[in-house]
Amino acid sequence: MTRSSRPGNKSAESVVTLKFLAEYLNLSPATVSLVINKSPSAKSIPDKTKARVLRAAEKFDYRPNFYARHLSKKRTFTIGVVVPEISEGYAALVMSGIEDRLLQDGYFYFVVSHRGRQDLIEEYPRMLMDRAVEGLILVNTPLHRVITVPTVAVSPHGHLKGVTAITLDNHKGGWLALEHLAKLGHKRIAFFKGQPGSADTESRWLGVCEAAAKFGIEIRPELTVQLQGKSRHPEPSTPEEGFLHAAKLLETGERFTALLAFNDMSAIGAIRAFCDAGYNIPQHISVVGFDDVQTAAYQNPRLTTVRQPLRRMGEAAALSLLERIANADVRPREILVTPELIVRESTSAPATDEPGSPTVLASREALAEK
Amino acid sequence: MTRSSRPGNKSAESVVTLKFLAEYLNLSPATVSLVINKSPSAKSIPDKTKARVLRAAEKFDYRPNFYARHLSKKRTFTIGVVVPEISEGYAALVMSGIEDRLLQDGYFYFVVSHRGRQDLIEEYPRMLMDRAVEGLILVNTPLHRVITVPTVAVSPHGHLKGVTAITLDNHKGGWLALEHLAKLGHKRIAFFKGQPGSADTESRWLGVCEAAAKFGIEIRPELTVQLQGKSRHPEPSTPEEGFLHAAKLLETGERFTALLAFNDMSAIGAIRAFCDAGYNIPQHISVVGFDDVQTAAYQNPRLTTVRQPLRRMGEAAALSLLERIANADVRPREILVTPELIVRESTSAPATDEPGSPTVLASREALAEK
DNA sequence: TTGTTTTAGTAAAGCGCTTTACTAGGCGCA
DNA sequence: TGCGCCTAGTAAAGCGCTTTACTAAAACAA
Repeated sequence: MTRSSRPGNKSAESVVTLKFLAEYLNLSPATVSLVINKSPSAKSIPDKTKARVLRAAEKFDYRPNFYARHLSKKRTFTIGVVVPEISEGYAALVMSGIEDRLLQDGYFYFVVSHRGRQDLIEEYPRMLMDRAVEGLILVNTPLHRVITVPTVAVSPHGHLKGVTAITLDNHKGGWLALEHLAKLGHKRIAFFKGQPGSADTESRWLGVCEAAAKFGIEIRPELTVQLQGKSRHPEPSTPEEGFLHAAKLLETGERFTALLAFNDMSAIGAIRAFCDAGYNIPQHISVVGFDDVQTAAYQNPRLTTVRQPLRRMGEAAALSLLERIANADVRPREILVTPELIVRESTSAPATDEPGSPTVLASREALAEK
Repeated sequence: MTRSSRPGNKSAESVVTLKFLAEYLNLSPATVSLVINKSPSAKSIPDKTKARVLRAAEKFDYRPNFYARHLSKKRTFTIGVVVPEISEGYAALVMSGIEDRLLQDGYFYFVVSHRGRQDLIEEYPRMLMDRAVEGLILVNTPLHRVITVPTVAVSPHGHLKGVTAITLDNHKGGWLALEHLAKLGHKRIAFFKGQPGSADTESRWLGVCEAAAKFGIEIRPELTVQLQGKSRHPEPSTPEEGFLHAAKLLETGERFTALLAFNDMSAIGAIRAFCDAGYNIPQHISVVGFDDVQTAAYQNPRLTTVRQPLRRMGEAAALSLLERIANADVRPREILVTPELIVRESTSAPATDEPGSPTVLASREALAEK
């Protein structure tokens, strides 16, 4: 039924084994192994013999059985990557960075996506360790069990002993976004906060609050909405969510001239909702996102956002994981990555806030007027 | 240096082996193995003993060494996925579908991305097979060597003997897009074609051409641009590319009232370029994309496009690969997936084409006018 | 000539698990 | 009492490779 039960299968993998090669060459498997691995203890073997072995290996296209090798050597050159969701831009970009480094060093990786399910978040790392991964990279994943292999977390949720963290300076990111709006002259700003319980969210929000304090801007609860507030764990963020929340925000009738969104996806959804309601961006409402996803620069209007260098973060994760694998003494540490404000077209100074001016009064009238 | 050379490592994986367990239980490894695997030949072992074994396994958190197991059983429950580029929306969505099915069945997968480099396209499948993957899924990847494990190609480039193909009915997709524009009344249509040499491109283009013939629309070379024409193999498609080509198209001064783009990314870029040049979409130019990427519905204007059910295609790929692995007799086949036209806001009837009407005359004047 | 090194390898154990063929003891039955 | 059969396991080979300790022969030195 399975391949394994069809022995006549000449063409399949590793028909040609070390032993076969040895017999063909009239040498012992040991010798062949030593030569092929260029082992230092093969130094007593004359070059002529070495060449003979290598030629035979070539001829028969000998490929060592990876699994057998592991059994003796205890190395798998494999690591595990745990992400919330592959199809999401965030994880995909980080993975892309991870992959670069990993493949360069001869490592392969397994990917698992847990979609926020806590049971899978606990289960998958175990399964990966069963497969003898030499390390783990957790992307934006709230894992609280302790891991016994070197681990690196990208955007960690909380702190785990012994885990290297690659963290965006969210505090600064939040600050930058708010500063930008403040300097443009916005006073009444609406906010999309991230899901609670993640370090990202907390620290980004702190940055926003501190900047708000500094620039004398009030953070109004009625203008602050929590994304992904329902489930304890993050669904991938979608434009839909931003769309819905933005529409609700308009319905409350509260006035605001700008929206500071937790990420680009929700910003994109929000812009859609604002436009549908008849507002112009940025004339009526400025919107700033977070992440700088691939399409941000091609939105209409182009999205002002805080760039997160996700690919570089992935690379950094892979790099420091490999370091830790190669050298057990390397201490886990915190790597802080700096965000960058990218000003595009979705933000501008607010319309002057005088009676009769076109400052936004979001309300059913406004909607109806359209 | 490596983990393997630090034997005192109690907490690490598989300190507790079958043998250890057997000694602890005063049983032979054979017995323990039989019980743990619920092997049929364990039927002569009394339930009491079985329970004892299971309890001990539980107690010591025994986890069989996956690699050792493979060595006897010849199963790896691992497959390889080859994609052009992870960060791209296309591959990420397909992968997401693949993953669903695979993990459900206890399979893991390696991902490699070749970024269009032909050497890697040849190299990676070998490396994957060295790792004893039981099958391969090629996503949108031009591989021409014959593979010795069951293989499924999603959007295959050309036909490989023995490879199951998951193909979008591109012919129909092309037809749908053109038919839509034609029925709206467009006569002068610009086209972005995909990179040459891919079956996707050819057949989609054929669909376009046939529909054009049917509806009496002329396909003008001067309005037809080839995406990714430079390199023989696909770079991931970006909005940039569409932006550039659209800008060039405007510069030629050729008149057109609609653009049929090869994919959403290039459509998004093109819309950006048109807007920058002062045109309104769809009043001045209608644009239809292809793929229906996540943000398509949130573009401004919302993008009319032909939906490719990528996630489902990924699922189908995984499913039929698993079938072929489980049953060597399953013949490779062609699975045709149907595209769907999603009409949104980026298309409308063209402005009436009379003298003095606002029909687009793309030219330097038009650009200057802005 | 004898002893010492060097050369050119090899034998064999071991990695952790699976699996098949086998056995020792107990029991029923004629 | 003897035979076969069932029960409860076990022994041992094998998966393909690595590695260390060892050896036989040749080359060299004194």
